[in-house]
Parts: sequence; C-alpha cells; structure tokens
Amino acid sequence: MSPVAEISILPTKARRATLTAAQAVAAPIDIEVLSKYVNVVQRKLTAGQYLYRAGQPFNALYLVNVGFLKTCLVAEDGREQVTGFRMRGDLVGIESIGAATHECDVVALETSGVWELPYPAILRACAQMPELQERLTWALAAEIRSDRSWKLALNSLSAEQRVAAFLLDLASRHEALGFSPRHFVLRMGRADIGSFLALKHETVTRALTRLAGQGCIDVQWREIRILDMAALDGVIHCEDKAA
Amino acid sequence: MSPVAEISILPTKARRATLTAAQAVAAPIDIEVLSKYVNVVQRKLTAGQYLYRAGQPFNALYLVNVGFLKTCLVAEDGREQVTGFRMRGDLVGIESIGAATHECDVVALETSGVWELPYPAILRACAQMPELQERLTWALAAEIRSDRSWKLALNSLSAEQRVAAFLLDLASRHEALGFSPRHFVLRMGRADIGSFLALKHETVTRALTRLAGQGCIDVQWREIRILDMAALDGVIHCEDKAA
DNA sequence: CGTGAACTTGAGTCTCCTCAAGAACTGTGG
DNA sequence: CCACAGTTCTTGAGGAGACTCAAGTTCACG
Repeated sequence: MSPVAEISILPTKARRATLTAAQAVAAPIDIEVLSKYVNVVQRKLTAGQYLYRAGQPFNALYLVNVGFLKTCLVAEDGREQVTGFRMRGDLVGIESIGAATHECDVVALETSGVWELPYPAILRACAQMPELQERLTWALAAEIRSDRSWKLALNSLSAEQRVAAFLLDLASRHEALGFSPRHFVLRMGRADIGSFLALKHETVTRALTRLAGQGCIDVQWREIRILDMAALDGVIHCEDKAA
Repeated sequence: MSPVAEISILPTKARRATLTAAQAVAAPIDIEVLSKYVNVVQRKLTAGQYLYRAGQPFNALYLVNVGFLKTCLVAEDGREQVTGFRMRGDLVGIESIGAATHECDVVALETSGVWELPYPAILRACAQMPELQERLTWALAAEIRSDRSWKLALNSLSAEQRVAAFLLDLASRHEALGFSPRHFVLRMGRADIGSFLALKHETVTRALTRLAGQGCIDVQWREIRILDMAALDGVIHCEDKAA
C-alpha cells in the first residue's frame, strides 16, 4: 500500500540549483534503516487536511513521501504568510526544533503521505547514525540558504520576474523528482503563489498572462506548459530590451 | 586583552521575543571548554573589514564576541541583499554548512572580535559534547524562524511599520545584551537598513522622520532614542486611527 | 578646514494594490 | 446529463505607496 523506503532528503536540490550556488547533495535517508531506531509511521492526508497547525506542540519531524503541501506562518493578529511548498523528499517541521510549539500551519494541497519521525526520539537515532545528524543539519542550513535566496529575489525583481523565477523553481524541483520540467500542474492557488512571492493574486494572474503573451509559457487554469525555458530565464535577468 | 569565555549562543533572544512565539533559550557555550576540543582562535576586525566573502571556501563558524557585523548575500549579477546584522553571542556562517563555499559577505560595521571555530573540526567536538550539537541545531532552526517572521513582517507591513519593527528588534537585542533598549547608535547606514527591510534608503529616512514627528523616537544622525516604546509598538499593530 | 560620504527633502512617476465585476472551473444533487 | 452554487481566476479602472531622480545639508575623516 505504501511505496516504502529509499526516500532521499536531497532537500529541493532543484531550488538551490536555480537560486543559489552549487553545493554537495545529501545522500538519501533509508526509512527502513531509520525505523529500527525510532517508531516511524506513515500519515495520509487528503487535500485541505492539516498535518499540524500553529500552536500545536512540536513532537515530530515529517518527511514527505508523496503529494504536495504548503507551510504557512500565522501571526497572532491573523496575518498569514506562505513560507514554502513541500514535495517528495522534503523535510517538514525542522524549523520548529528548539521550540515548544509549531509556528506554522502545514496543509496538504493534494492527497499526500508523509513519514512521521518522532521528536526528540529522532535525536537518539542521530546519536547512533552520525550521517543522519549531518543530513538534518544540512537540511536546516540549506533551508536558510533557500529562504535568503528568495529574499534577494523578491527584493530585487519585478512581479513578472518573480513569477518567472517561481515557475523555474517548480520546474527544476519537478525535474529532480523525475517529472517533466516543462509541463506540470500548479497545486496551489494564485493567492498562495502571491503570498509566497509577496504579491496579490491579481498581480500573479497578470504576470502569468503577460508571460503567456510573450510566448514563454502556456497557461490553462492551473496547468502550466513552459514553451521557452531560456526566454523565461531571460525575463529574470532583465533582457527585456528588444520589444 | 580578550574578555574570554562564557559567551552565550542565545541567538538574538530579543528578536524572537519580538517577532515570534516564546521558546526555550539555549544555554551559553563555554569557549574555554570548547577550546579543549578544537583550536579556537580569536579574530579582530576593524570597521569595513570582511570576515569572509562570498565564494571563499567554508572552513569555520564564527561566534561574535564583541562588535557589530552585517551579512550580505551577493548574486552573480551583482545584486546585493543584506540578510542580517550580528552582535555578541550570534553565530555567523552556520548557513554555509553543507556548502563548499560561502554565499555571503560578512563585514564588520565597527571594531569587532569573533571566535573562529574550525569546520569540520567542530563536528568532532559536537560528537563529544552533545549539548554543543544541540545548540548548533537550535541556532539553525531559530535562524529559519527569524527569517520567516521577518518575511511575514515585510510582506504585510508598510514602510513606516517595518522601520518601527526594526528599531524594536534592535532595542530588544540590545537589552538582551545588557545595553539600554531606549538609546543606541545605529551601526549601519540607511541603505543597509533599507536592503534588509526591502526599502530604499530615502524611504527609511522618511519613515524615521515620520516616527520622530509622531514623538515615538528621537533621531540624531545615527543616534536613536526611543521615547515611547508603546507608541512604536502601536505603529506596527495599525493603531493609526486617532490623528 | 576641505573633501567625500551619508543623510534629508522634494517633485514627479510607476508599479503594484484596491475595489469591483464578470468568466471559468469544480463538484454536488436532481 | 444538466443546473446550480461556490470557489477560483481574469480583467479593468483608479489610486496609493514606494521608487527615481535631483538637489541641498550634515557629518566624518584626513
């Protein structure tokens, strides 16, 4: 029933390939080996279900097996901020290490399955599997690098460029997982993309429309087809000279 | 010559107090104990000097002892992005773990001193001092939480509110180190603040002017005096009703 | 005391946001 | 299979906040 084992943690290798400098890629984590040390259970989620919510006690990390989720920071006053999208191989919840409770909502955007790695039990496993500890530390550091690369992007790019960068990021993450980088379905709505990119949903729509008008992409509702990868990349790097 | 030992890692307890939920505070790291395991040397920097630059090989972490530094992400095309400001007790360079080279410039904004913790030698020390490993992991996770809280702030607050939040953050970090939270000197220029807050330097100036006009603060060049902490906090939470 | 860098202030512009309406898709039940 | 409601997406018109450009002022440093 569940495609077990050999999930790699290689956390969003694709994203970093796009946005940050090259770096070593972490080796996969073997869930079967890990389950000898800690009680690993799989959890299934349907679209719209929460993996956990802000304020709940932090007692596990999660490794995404299948599906697609979003993480969403929530302030006391209700302001919301999508902080990222997670897919197969991504670790979820690591940013809560050292905190008593989660600060994020994590929501499945489609039917998903995750491995639950109890915390702090997983720490004991780390002590016995140094490579696991290393993997975790790398994942944390990579997350920081990714967040900061996005910060640079959001602060220096126009709305259209941000959306282009977002699509290229998704494309390379899909490719890293063996899916087509040129043709995929957005699992999230325009509003979620906007929150992540610091834009309003109307602006996301307009940017997609303009990119389509330039022949870079084809947009059919949530179905995206990248027609000219180089042109998309060119948009980001300001080659908007020739009309 | 150097005020040794008992530097705490409690990384920016203040910042998190302002921006994120409460959480446990990491205990201090004892440099003297640590130096039994790894070769810890102190490095001195004068204002304007680089601790390291983007592209240089990653071979050490740094613990700030005295002074004030900024970290600055640099893209290949020259775009720059201030990612944070570091003071006593902050760990610098942890985001480069797992990468071959640094992606950031780190520059001293005043005369500063840091402990250099060679990497990966420090990993072996971690294996022998589990609390050190824990401290490092916590610092990484806290960094992610801090970055994301700022992302939420930047995406949902106006220029004036962002500057107010920035001042309050600095204030509480100063307080956590035993300095006055109401009276301090900005070590960085308006342009650096702007880069960090996703604003232009003129906009930072105007925001400071407006906050001063409201009686929240007093600004004398880089010298800041917070006259009404509550009012400053009120600015962030939208209490701009009564004229 | 002079030079250069940093800061301030103003006027005008532009990008993105706000508000609002309409269209397309989803899925539910008859 | 179709109609309907609800959600999501699209598109437009108008406005606001931050940016750009430019000049003047203050400060730091030699």
